[in-house]
Amino acid sequence: MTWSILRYLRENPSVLKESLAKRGMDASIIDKAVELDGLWRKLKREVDELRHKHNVVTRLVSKASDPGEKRRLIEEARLIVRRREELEARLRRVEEERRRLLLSLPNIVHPSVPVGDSDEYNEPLRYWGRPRVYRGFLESFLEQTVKRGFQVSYDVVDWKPIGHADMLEKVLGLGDTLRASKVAGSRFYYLFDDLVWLDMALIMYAVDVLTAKGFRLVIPPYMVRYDILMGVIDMDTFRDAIYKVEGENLYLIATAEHPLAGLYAGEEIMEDELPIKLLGISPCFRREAGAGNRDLKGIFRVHQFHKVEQFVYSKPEESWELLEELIANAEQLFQGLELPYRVVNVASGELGAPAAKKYDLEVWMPAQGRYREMVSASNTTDWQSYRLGVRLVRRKGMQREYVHMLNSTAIASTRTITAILENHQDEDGVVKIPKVLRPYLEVFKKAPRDYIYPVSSRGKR
RNA sequence: GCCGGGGUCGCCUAGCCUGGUAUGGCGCCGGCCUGCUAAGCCGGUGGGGGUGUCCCCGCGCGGGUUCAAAUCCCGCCCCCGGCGCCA
Repeated sequence: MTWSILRYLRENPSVLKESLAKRGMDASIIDKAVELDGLWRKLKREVDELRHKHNVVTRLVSKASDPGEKRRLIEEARLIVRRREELEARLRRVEEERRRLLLSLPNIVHPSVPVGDSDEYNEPLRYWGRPRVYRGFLESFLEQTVKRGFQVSYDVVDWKPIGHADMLEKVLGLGDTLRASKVAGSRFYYLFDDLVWLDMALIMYAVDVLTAKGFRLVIPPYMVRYDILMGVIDMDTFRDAIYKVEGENLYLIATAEHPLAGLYAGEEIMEDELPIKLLGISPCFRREAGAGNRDLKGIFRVHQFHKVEQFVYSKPEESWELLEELIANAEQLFQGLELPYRVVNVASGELGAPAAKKYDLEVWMPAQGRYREMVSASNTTDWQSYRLGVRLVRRKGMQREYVHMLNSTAIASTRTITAILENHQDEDGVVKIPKVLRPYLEVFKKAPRDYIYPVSSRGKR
């Protein structure tokens, strides 16, 4: 039962070096890790030998009947302890350094991942839907489709679609980020009426479709401890994304992935119980500390939103197949919403440390003239399960291995709303609601059914 | 938040007062036996390191006392019960 990274470290470190190089990281830490691991093993052995010696003497103490002999043995044990403690102190230092280094290593990049240091190297895999392209964005659209070798049929429009931020606040009058910034700061929002119904309907839609496919519905804790978070994410993500609760060892989750990964932390799962497919529904809190001034307007990039998240615990031999399944599920949801999208295989330099491979589903945004991320599906293989101690037990011989963990967005509410506002608006600012959402709107007396109308035609405020 | 009880190798459990190599059962894995199944019998069943025979560590977590800690002391986490507070 070994962690894949530790196994490579001992048997074939060059694999790890190549992987780090693909991520654009310094591969020399692998040499350092190999050296530290070797030193750790040597020290551990020495300490173990001294401990053994001490155990032997100490056991003799209880058996010694002669008081003088007893005193002599106790004295000898004392001397051993003194020597042992020196070595142990050294071992502890090395161990801690080794541990930190091992935990800083990112997952091993899968061979199918395109190599590159920016999203320009993301490899489009397939396109779906018929994007509406404003004439002014035509060139950039062709750049993102035909130039990448895909013939995508599209409609050219001569009027410029209104960006989601203006749709929200000005055209529909159903969002208020100005007052939100007074109350909470930038990147917060108030949503009203029809957009709230839409938010809820989107969540219900994703929940309905995916539970029907066998996912188990979960409301997880919205705050988790440090150890759990460190098991799920890397330090960079921690710094940029995570809110801490003052005075407590608790952090607000940035996605349901965090508490769902922790669900079986430190536990063993019998192989015939796998795969375990969970569907988390939760608010998500993100500091967006590394985002700079990107997407400052509107609700594309915000500090809080609702999300339905697919999460799977899997046998190692099934995880790659399951990754395809997760992204296919997300595609089905976005096809239902009639949002034109593409799926990209994310470049090595853009993968987070936990992921061995990641697909993004990007929806065409008519007012921005580009495809933008709505869904992210990752296979973290045994990276998270090693850190969290989630293992599977093979029936045959009761052998233990690390499970593989996968996660994928189903629907993130605010982002999906931006896609709907931009794609389904007409020239008069009326927003058509996708038909698949209807069952989840009909249950409410005041919810819209087919359209969301501009504030001008509603004639209020 | 306070008082009391508790947390032991997947599950249950003995040991804790009175410090001296962690007890038994269930489940699971392997084997034997066997028309089949069941039962029965034997062995195994936490982690790390080394390696055919071994060693170390492990009793919620972290410290302390001691030659020696599941056992004694301190802090923390969690569970159960009672009280308080509150939706």
